[in-house]
Amino acid sequence: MYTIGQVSRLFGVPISTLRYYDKEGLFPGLERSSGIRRFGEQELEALRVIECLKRSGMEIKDIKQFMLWCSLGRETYGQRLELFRRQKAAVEAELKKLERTLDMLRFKCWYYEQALAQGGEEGLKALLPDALPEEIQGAYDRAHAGL
Amino acid sequence: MYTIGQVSRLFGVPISTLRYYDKEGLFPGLERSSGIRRFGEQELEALRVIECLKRSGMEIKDIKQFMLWCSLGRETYGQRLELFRRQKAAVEAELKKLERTLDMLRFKCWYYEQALAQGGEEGLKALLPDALPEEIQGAYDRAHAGL
DNA sequence: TCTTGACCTAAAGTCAGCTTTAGGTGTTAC
DNA sequence: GTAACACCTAAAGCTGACTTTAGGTCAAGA
Repeated sequence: MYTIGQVSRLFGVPISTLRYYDKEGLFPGLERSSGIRRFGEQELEALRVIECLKRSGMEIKDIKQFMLWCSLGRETYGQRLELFRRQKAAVEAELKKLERTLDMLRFKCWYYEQALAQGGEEGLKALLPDALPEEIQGAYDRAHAGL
Repeated sequence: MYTIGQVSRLFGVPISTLRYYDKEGLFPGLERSSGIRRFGEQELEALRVIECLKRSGMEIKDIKQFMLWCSLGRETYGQRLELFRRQKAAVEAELKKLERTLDMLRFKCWYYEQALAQGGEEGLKALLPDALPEEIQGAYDRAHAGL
């Protein structure tokens, strides 16, 4: 069993945030002894899931719904599975968008390296949109696809 | 040249957002004819870069700084390159975190598929933390690494 | 002429997710 | 016995990124 301060250090999450999560109902079965919160293995796994679902773009109130399902037992396995499948698809989509973002950043890095080396952008602008060197044309194309 | 409404439809960005960006100084050289904004190729590329930098986690005020550098000419190539390199590193780090998030989601999907199939979690909990089937143990380990 | 639609401004409002503040309890260390 | 910690609560405050509101201009079509 851990105190709020120990969990805070363990996960690198501020104490105020843990109290906020608790107030929002994210630790439905959290025990207390004489007013003090006692975090067990269940709450640690809940916190891992909270961080995961937050990173996947889910809002606190929807995470609360999930935690509620968890405390309702086997009746809710179906809903929980559906939720994780939805978030999995969301993260896969986000990964694709981030890959295109990275393509743009790769292109811009290359562009300013060239601009610095050549002392200007003129020669570079003449290569747009489709006479770029092979190694960077792909990144440019993917970053500019559809607009 | 495009009006604000055309750009809005083209990029799928609300008109109010485009005006907000303009007010925040994200289109430093934006022209107007009798009060009406005229978006040219430069502003379209600026908007692509805005979406890219936003997705990479940058704040509006820092994007404004970048746009300012762009309007200052070749003196600022170095700063611009540095900025893109920094954001590239940030996105690469974010991609790694998202991969771990995805590992957690993969594990949870598998877990609830099993729970549904078996009618309960008991048999499953006995496999934690290191007796899981090969195909899912890796995802579990990566998702739970370091806590 | 009048009304519809696309544009404009300044200022106030909204929302999520915390964080801070102000005040209080209970236990250990000197 | 008093000071330093680690915990507690309720409520107010903050931040960033928009969005909405309220009111106005201008041009084209019926």
